[in-house]
Amino acid sequence: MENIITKYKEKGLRLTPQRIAILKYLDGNTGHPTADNIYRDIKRRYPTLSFATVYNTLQTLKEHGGIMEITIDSMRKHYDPNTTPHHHIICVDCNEIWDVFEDYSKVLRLPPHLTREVRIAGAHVDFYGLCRKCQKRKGVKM
Amino acid sequence: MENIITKYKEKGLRLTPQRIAILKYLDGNTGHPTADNIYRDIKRRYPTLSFATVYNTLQTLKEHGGIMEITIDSMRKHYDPNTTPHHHIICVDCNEIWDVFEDYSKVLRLPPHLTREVRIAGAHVDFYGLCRKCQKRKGVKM
DNA sequence: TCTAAATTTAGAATAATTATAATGTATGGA
DNA sequence: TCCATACATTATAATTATTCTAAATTTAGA
Repeated sequence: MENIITKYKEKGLRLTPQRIAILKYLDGNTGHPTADNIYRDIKRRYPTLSFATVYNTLQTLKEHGGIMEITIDSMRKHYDPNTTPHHHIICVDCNEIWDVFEDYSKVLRLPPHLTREVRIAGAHVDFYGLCRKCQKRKGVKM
Repeated sequence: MENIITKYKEKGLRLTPQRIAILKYLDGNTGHPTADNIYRDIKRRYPTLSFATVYNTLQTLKEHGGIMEITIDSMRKHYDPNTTPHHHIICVDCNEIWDVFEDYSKVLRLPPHLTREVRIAGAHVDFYGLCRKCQKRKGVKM
């Protein structure tokens, strides 16, 4: 968090109250919020906050390595302030997302013809399944 | 392809010219088309085709295991008629998608606390990087 | 051929996100 | 401390992908 603010200043980005509020909201947030989640929460304290600011800030944060954009949910983007490489699990029913801090980098090998085609920068694994709550709610035998 | 049509009939689904055209478009298609790709192509022969029909058909196909929905591209959904489990590479610049037919199921292990939280149904690996064309276009040293 | 139920269609509606242009403000230097 | 200005924020409109609706059409089986 502190280092994100420091980074912000270093890059000549301005620290506005809205940005600070968004940074604080994201700091240590493991809930994988959407732009809408962030907007709604901060709007309470900054009633003039607009979506454009939320999206702008997320964009800048993304560009400066402050957050990860998660595409596991096809409905909307989620954001993760934890930028150490990790993976995710999504519940196909309620769309809740969990973090997976396992290092698969050694085992995710690609055949040569593909590494020739694309210079691979990284990989992330999307696990999907039904969470406990949804199993219960749907009456799945456990 | 043939078996999809057979499946369709078995499930009491009707074979309309539009559906057949969409099935044929998808059959063996390794280009990971979007709904828009499909719509534009088939519209030429069926000028009254509507997006609703494309989305409806994709939905039914998905439900009956005829296609996979790919979420690797945060901009739009892509569809893959190859439903054998496999993975993808996306070029972060041009968004072209390649198939990865490697079996990682044995190596993608999860810690126990997560398998208790979610009953895992599967996993999908998204590789990302810069493809050869885009490296060249952007003047990346190779 | 007839009919019921499924499907298609045009068009409107929704939701997420981005663009625009005017207004406001953080920040470094006088 | 004050100012200028470049950067940010805002309201609003626009865009894009997708879904919904209700009416018209078509399929497939009797």
